[in-house]
Amino acid sequence: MPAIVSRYRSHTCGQLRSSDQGQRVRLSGWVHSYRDHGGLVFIDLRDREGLTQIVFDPDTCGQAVHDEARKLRSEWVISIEGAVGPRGQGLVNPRLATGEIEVHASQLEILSQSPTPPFLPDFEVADADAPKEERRLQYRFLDLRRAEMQQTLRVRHQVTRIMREYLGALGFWEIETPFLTKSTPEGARDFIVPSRLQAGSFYALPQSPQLFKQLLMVGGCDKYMQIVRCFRDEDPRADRQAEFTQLDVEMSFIDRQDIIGHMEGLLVQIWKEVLGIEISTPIPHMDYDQAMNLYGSDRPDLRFGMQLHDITELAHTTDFGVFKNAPMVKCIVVPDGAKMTRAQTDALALWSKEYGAKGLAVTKVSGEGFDTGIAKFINPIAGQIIEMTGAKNGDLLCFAADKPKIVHRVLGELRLKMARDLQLKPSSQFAFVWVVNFPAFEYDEQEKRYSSTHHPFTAPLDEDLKKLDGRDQETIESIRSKAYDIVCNGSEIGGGSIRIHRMDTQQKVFSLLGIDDAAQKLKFGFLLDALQFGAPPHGGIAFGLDRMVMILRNIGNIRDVIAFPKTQSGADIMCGAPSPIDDRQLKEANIRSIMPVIKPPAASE
RNA sequence: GGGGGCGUAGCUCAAUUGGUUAGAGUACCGGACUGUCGAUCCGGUGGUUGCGGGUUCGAGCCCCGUCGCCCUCGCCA
Repeated sequence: MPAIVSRYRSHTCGQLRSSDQGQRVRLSGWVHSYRDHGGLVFIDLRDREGLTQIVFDPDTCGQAVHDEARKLRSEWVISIEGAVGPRGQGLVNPRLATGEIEVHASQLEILSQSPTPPFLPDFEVADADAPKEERRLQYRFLDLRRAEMQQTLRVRHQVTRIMREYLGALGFWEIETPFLTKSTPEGARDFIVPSRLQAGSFYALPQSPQLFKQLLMVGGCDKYMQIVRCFRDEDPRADRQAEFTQLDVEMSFIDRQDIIGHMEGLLVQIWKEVLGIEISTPIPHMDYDQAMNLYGSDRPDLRFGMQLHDITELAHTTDFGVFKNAPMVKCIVVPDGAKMTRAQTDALALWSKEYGAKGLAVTKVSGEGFDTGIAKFINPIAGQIIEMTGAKNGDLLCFAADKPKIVHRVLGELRLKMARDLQLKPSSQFAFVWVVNFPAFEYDEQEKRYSSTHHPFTAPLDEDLKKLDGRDQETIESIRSKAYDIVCNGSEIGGGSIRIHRMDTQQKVFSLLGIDDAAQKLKFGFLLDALQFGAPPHGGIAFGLDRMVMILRNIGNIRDVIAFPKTQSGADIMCGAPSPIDDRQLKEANIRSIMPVIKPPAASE
């Protein structure tokens, strides 16, 4: 990208080529590195676009400028003027885009000096000697200077630009929705904001603009999009941050397939422009049931096999108590896993307990039968299992026997872990799948009530609508919804649904969720009102921008795709947020802290 | 809230069973050097071992507490 020409520069540090030889240019940027030969001084000058080698030769720039150049240090900001020249024979640097040329400086202006920085922005996160993340977060402005971070921010910008262009061309309007809004009773924990003007009342930051975008449809806006921050006050994870960004989309007078088709087009465009990769369409669909049965997950990673095999019936024919009495028995085949040691398989069993398993049964395929582990209990069905699973000599079989929920969870996670360990996940491959026909409701054992699998505004499939009047658990759990998730490489990068646009249906769903008439009126009165006054059929989707960029850049840590992320305790260790506020601010907000001691902020300096 | 890992020079790490003056690479400072691009060569500075207690003749190492970071379970409609 060319420079915006100003008094500071005629070109960027990534721009000049051998065709520019002879030109007088002015470049500005940071001193990336310096090599002082006494007579000659070489500076690699860096800006967003790249590196250019600057040469200070006393014969060209004069003794005074040369003396100044010898004082330059890492990360000083300078501006130079000079002539573009060829590099001599054998002096071309093929690792630099500008490596065929160098600029022979005639002038030097020091714009900013810097003390020795805590680290130099010349590493990659994967380097063995890369600074700790904590340090990078503390000096984020230095970390952002690294080529790797700049490339990620560039991709992130590219993605949002494509989203706006693509959807804009289809007639979507970008409309903002409030950040100071009403606490939502369902879902994640809200971030809350005290009201100064209404003492004792609080706003909540939106977990998503869900209701507002539906109201925009009722408001006749027809096609809405927004790239918007969402807030959920839950513990972060490697792929989760308390504040994150969604591409939020909603359309009127459409059905599921309309949304899926248009959003596929958007994904195709993004992958094409950012990576030069053609996603093959149509992206396959998979029923939720099938995903759970074959992959133990509602976001299956389809880059590799290792599917779950249901051997419940066979298992019930054995005398092995663990199998005989379990509601479900399934297994996966770990290719070439028989070489794992007893200690390793024992470690797997221990690991599986994290996911609720009582244990993990294993055995190794040896010739026509099984060897070690639970072999002696199940050798009578060995032939059938081998036939059913296609297991080969030298493979490891891992079994889970429990309630379906736990069996799927444990084997689903084990499948991913084995693929990681065996490096079966090619990072250059992208396996997309739409997961559809989710159950609308699930019974929450702890709360003793139903909750929405997606959210309470998701429409049930038409053929399941009448089941909303059902009372028994089996009927209610068999209701499927018009929800859909887009999954890529085992990561849910988007999800949406066709919404309920009829007040009576919405009321039935609320009632089923245990929200009585009074509570409905109090919490969702405005939505029911809106549905009453002429709501068009509508539906939409939201994409997780952070996760999409993670996949596009093959980055495993969400903090590395966010310019200013927070730590696992929700802190910004650069600026020291969150921090205590003084009594006057508390009083103005009409709140009082119950914390006796206020610890000092963790800010640097 | 639970489980696990980590915290030593500016940065990345090492330090035997608890034992002399806590080392290395890199960065930094000074010097030499006109074709380097991980420059090279010579010399040098640099430590509250996260913090607070305890045990011991003696603690980077052991014990208790505490703070911070990472992974993970719970949580995330």
